[in-house]
Order: sequence, then C-alpha cells, then structure tokens
Amino acid sequence: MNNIAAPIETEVPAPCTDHVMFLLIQVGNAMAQRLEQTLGVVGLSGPKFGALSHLVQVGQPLSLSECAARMTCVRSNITQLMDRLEADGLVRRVEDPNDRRAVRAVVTPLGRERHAAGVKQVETMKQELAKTLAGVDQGVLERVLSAIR
Amino acid sequence: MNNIAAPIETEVPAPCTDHVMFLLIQVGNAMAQRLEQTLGVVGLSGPKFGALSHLVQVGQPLSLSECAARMTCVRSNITQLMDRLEADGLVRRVEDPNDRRAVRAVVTPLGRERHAAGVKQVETMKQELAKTLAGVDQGVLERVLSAIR
DNA sequence: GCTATATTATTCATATATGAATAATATAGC
DNA sequence: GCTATATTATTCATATATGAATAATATAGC
Repeated sequence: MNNIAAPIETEVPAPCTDHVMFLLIQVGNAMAQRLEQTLGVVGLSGPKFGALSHLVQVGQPLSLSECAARMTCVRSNITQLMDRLEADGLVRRVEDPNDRRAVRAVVTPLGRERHAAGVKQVETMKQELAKTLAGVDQGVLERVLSAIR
Repeated sequence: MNNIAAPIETEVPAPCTDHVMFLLIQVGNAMAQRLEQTLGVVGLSGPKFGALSHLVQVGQPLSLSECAARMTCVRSNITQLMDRLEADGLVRRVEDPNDRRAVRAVVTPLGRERHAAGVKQVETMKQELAKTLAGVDQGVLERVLSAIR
C-alpha cells in the first residue's frame, strides 16, 4: 500500500506544509518500491540486498545482533531474514567461537556474486534518479533530508 | 527495518547523488514510523487511518475494490485491513444492492470519532515537522518531491 | 565461586504487503 | 438468450516488520 495515510484533500489551493509530510512518505515508498523492482531482476529484495551490503562492507562475519543494530531493526526480524538468505544459499550461519550464545552470518561466494549484481542494478537506478533530479541542487536536497531524518 | 538497503559507505567526501536515493527512502520510513507512533496514541495504525480517511472524505460507502484503487494497493490487502477495522468496530461491511459480487465499507460512528482523533494527532505532527522545516522553502521542496513521485 | 542480571537467538502472535488461485456474479458479443 | 470473458472479494502462500516470552549462556558484584 502506497498511501500509508491519505491526506484529506482540501479545496485550498496549496496548503504546502500539509502535503510535504505525506509527500515525503509517498516518495520514500515509491523509491523503495522501484528499488525492490530493480533488485528483483537479480533475485534480491531490498532487505536481502541491505543485509548482504552490510556483511560485504564489514568484510567479516557479523553476529545477528550486530546485523540488527546496523539495519536498525529488531532481532527477530534478522532471524527470519537470515533464514531466507540461508535458504537462498547467499549466507551461512556459523557458531561464534568466543560466545556460545552468538551466531554469526557469513556471505557465501554466491552471496557475493548476487550482491555485486545488486550493486549494478542500484547503479542504474541511481543514474535514472540523477536524470529526474537534473536542475535540482542535490546538495541542498541532501541537507534538507538529513535535517529531517 | 529502517535501512531497506544500506549504501556501501565509500570514502569519497560527498558523493551526493549516491546518497539522495537512500536518504529519500530513509526519510520516508522515518516519517511513516513517526506517524505510526502518533496514531498509535489513539489506537490507530497508518493503514487504518488511511482507510478511514478515504471513507470519511468520500462520505459514502466504498466498495473494497474502490478502496484498493484509492489506497494504491492490492485487493487482498484491503480484505485483511477491513477484517481488522471491522474487528475494531470502526467499519462495517454492507452488501451492495446493485452488484451482488461487491461489498461496501461503511464507517461506524466510532470509526468517525477515531478518525477525528487521528486527524488531531496528525495535526500535531505536522506542526513539529513545520518547525524542523523552518527556513526551508517548502514550495521548492514540494515541487522537487512531486517531480520524483 | 555463586547468584542476580544481562545478553543472545529463537519462537510465537500479530500487522502489513504482494500475487496466484478460486468461486460467485456481471456483462459483452453474438 | 447463451457463452465467453471480466470483475468481485476471498483464501492461501509468502515476505517483511514488530514485540513479548523463552532457553541458553555470559558477566557483574559480592
């Protein structure tokens, strides 16, 4: 669902502040959806790509708790995501030698490949966005968005 | 999960275009999350509030298909959402007299009340956002966002 | 060294979303 | 008027998210 909450359309010409909030949500969703779509081409979803990105970036096995912290989500979420990634053969779970409670996630070679493919897809999408944003001062936009986040 | 896809943090000083895409997604999610939270105070979720808003705005029963179209989502989604809204007593399903396949959603008095409470909550949140956005030309921001959507 | 407390990952219940398959009903085209 | 096709809502399987409860293990504080 794109409209998490639909604005009650008023008859006022341009009630600015009103719409900005919903616009931000809508645009965020639209971008996320487009990303999902592009990643789908190489068999990845947004969350799957996100998890792989973190693991590849760090360059070493991460405990599931660390993953959750990096991805700003709850641990049970990661448990499920890793189940799916493992089923896809993109990640493996290994025991932590230092802490018997912990489980660490390792990217498999296939996972690395898939991640690289995902990066390429994202590149393409970024270029499209750049076109859409031609004429907009991206520095300004970035600063505004950072302030809101 | 906030980070649908985490950018691979490069060492480059400010790769602008790169980040804007992820920033848009992040900000959208952050806003949606904040909205969820505020609405939670009066016992509503984003989708629930959204559905009520459409029904209240239109002012007459909407078929579930019409709801789906307005909320830009798939019909099975609305079936489930209406189940929850009905369980909450905020909406009732009524038969369509003209089309025996169709089911229409009607807001209950309690639904109206709850929606009004939600609107108040959203008002508050909008004012907060307005403060954050002080000094930003909202007209410009709105135009940029509209272009992307 | 033991005990109380914290941390880890998992499981469960739930909410939200999608898309495919289905049964009931409407409608277009002859 | 009948038949082929379309439309309606639902159900099912699945992915994603949250938070509470749990069992296993670590650690702090005495």
